[in-house]
Amino acid sequence: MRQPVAGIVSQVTDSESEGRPGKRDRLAAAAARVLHEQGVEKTTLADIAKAADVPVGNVYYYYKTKDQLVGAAIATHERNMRALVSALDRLPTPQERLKALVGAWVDQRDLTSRYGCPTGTLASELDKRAEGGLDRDVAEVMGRLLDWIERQFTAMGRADARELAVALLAAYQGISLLTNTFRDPGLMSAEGRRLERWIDSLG
Amino acid sequence: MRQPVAGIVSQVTDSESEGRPGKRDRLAAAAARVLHEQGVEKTTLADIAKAADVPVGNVYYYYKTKDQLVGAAIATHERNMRALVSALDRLPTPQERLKALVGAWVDQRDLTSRYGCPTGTLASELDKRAEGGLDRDVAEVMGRLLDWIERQFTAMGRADARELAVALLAAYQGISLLTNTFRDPGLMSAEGRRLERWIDSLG
DNA sequence: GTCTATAGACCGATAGAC
DNA sequence: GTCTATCGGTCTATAGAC
Repeated sequence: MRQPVAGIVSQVTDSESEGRPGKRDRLAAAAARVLHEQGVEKTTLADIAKAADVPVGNVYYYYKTKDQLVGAAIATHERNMRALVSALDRLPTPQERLKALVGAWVDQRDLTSRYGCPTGTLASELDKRAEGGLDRDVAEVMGRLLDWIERQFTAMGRADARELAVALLAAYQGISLLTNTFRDPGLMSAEGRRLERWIDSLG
Repeated sequence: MRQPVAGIVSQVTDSESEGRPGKRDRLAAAAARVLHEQGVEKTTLADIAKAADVPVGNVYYYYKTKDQLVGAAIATHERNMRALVSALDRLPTPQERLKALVGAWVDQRDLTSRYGCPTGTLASELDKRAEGGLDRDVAEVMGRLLDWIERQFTAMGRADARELAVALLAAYQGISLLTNTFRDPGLMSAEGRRLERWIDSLG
């Protein structure tokens, strides 16, 4: 894999022993949130600095470029996804794991309705920001989730596991976009129920 | 509906009696293409002017703001969609019409792999460009296609036509995003075949 | 109607004091 | 390590000659 994200992910966090997290972590968290809400191109370094409560000029002490801040945001999303998948892995059957994944998506419907899927909108935007190769990093995060979904379908004895995994992730990304475009969280709820029935029917 | 797009759509085109289209049309066509390829925020007026072979400063004679140029691009996509739907309406059965729609999506897989779905990426980007209300205009274009799909499922006798229409359009938007993220047109082809089987199974 | 030149605003990044 | 002040570049939009 490319190094930037891995490097950031494995980096020691700077949370302080007492009080709120250190500035580096605050900047990464603020970047993840604000970039999702406003989009990469419309977000200025001042926006992120303000959200993190860090002086503008100080940002450059922690992240040399805007792209590095975007990388930190991607790493944050990757950590969130790893945590989710770890929790799901504790469920006994692949059907339950997949339906719990769908449930997690539905639980996020209000945020998705306002700003879209965090990973999906990033992937879409970074594709148009060719330099820096950050789009490859998001693709890898998505690929990891895709592989995990495929493993569940394989455990269900499906020979077409990859195709089904692509279909499930696409269904989520697509309904996220429609939920966002029409600002209707109900679309995500209805599609979630449909996907759960679909998963059961494949058992 | 909001007026900007409708106004532009119903506007008389300025194609000249001989030679290539007038500058206004060239700018609209260039905007649709370049905004799709580079994204709204990364595209400058100079980019569009260059692609349309119109001097930069002259752009403002035809479109007063960048948002109006984006509106012209949306109107272009709407015209394309209307033309596609009109062609599909000539097919005898709703199943054939829906499968032909899927076929049209698959035919565009190389462009989608490079830049994503033209309407979907616009919707995603304009959602983060709150001022101007252009996001509502794209939502309306998408809503129009959604209504047409729903009508096909209704003609097939499905009581859950709306839900199925949302699922089909979401499947397309999602596979477009994955096709773009992984730069693999094959994903679109495989999902297209799956969707055609799905449509047949609902008959 | 067409085009050049530039105003005015904003942003990413840096220099350097403390 | 922290912060201010600012530079250089870019972009939208306008003024005004032709």
